[in-house]
Amino acid sequence: MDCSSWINTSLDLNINPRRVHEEVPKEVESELFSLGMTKFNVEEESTSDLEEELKRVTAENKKLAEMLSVVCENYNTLRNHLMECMRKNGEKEVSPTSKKRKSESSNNNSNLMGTNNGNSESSSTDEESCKKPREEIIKAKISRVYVRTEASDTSLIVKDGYQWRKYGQKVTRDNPCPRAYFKCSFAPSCPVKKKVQRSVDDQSVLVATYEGEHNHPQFSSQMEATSGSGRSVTLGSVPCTASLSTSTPTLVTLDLTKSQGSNDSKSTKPKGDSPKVPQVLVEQMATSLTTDPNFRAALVAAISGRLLHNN
DNA sequence: CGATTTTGACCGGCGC
DNA sequence: GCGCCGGTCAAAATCG
Repeated sequence: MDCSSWINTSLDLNINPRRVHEEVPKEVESELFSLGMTKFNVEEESTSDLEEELKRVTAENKKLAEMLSVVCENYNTLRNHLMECMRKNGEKEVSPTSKKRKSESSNNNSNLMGTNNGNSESSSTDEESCKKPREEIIKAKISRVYVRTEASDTSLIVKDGYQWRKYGQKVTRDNPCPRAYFKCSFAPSCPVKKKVQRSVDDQSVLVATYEGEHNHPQFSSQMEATSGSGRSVTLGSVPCTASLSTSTPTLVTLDLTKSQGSNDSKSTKPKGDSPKVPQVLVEQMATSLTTDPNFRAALVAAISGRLLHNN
């Protein structure tokens, strides 16, 4: 599952200057001017014009509120769909791991009973335990983590608080991007492995597949940043979602990159934990708006339209 | 100089 | 049995 189904918070603003001018809400307009822009000749408008404007703005406000509720509804629908897809994906992922070599799987079986991995936040469901032999359940401790990275970041490193040693890289058939193989630095005492590969659909997304569970505590982020050669520290990754592919696809936010300047607390909040979306959604929309070129164009059009109108 | 990464070779499972 | 393919090994290269 890629992240292409992320909610699109673009409001599809009309950038026609004339129309934009007609529909720019008062509060938006005042905000524009509070950003350092000068308002011309406002006082010259008649009272009736202002009343008319007020009505229009009220209607517009109502319309926007309706749009917001629709967006929230779509968000919930998409989110449910995403979780459903992840669940299906997880079921598909389980079977290939049974191909693992016997020696390795026996090794895993003896070691995987340790403490829980921070990313493997849940265990197999009762339903699965009815369907599958015990051995497969143990092997199924596989979690998949999606991490969005900077487009320019070409490293296959997912910073997750543990220290990893790369032992191989391979170009696979289904994806032109190479897949990197990592073992936990505590191997062989810690049997955890991970595979990292860029998503086929969105190459800015790294897909990290974890196998097994760590039987030792997690490194602190500071320790990780200073330990070893320092080459294993990722700077470009930003939070995304993680799911345990073998059971309930609980969504988790990887809060791994607080060092990133633009990555403040609002963007690291869990996206899927609460069904009460608005707070997160509004923040998402705000981010989307401030980065959306369409919005900027609409802004420019609105300003120029207002100036033309006043002239 | 030790730890880590790179990369080609090798291994084993699977489909035909 | 053979070839393909994903995964792993291990020698060489690189880094601090």
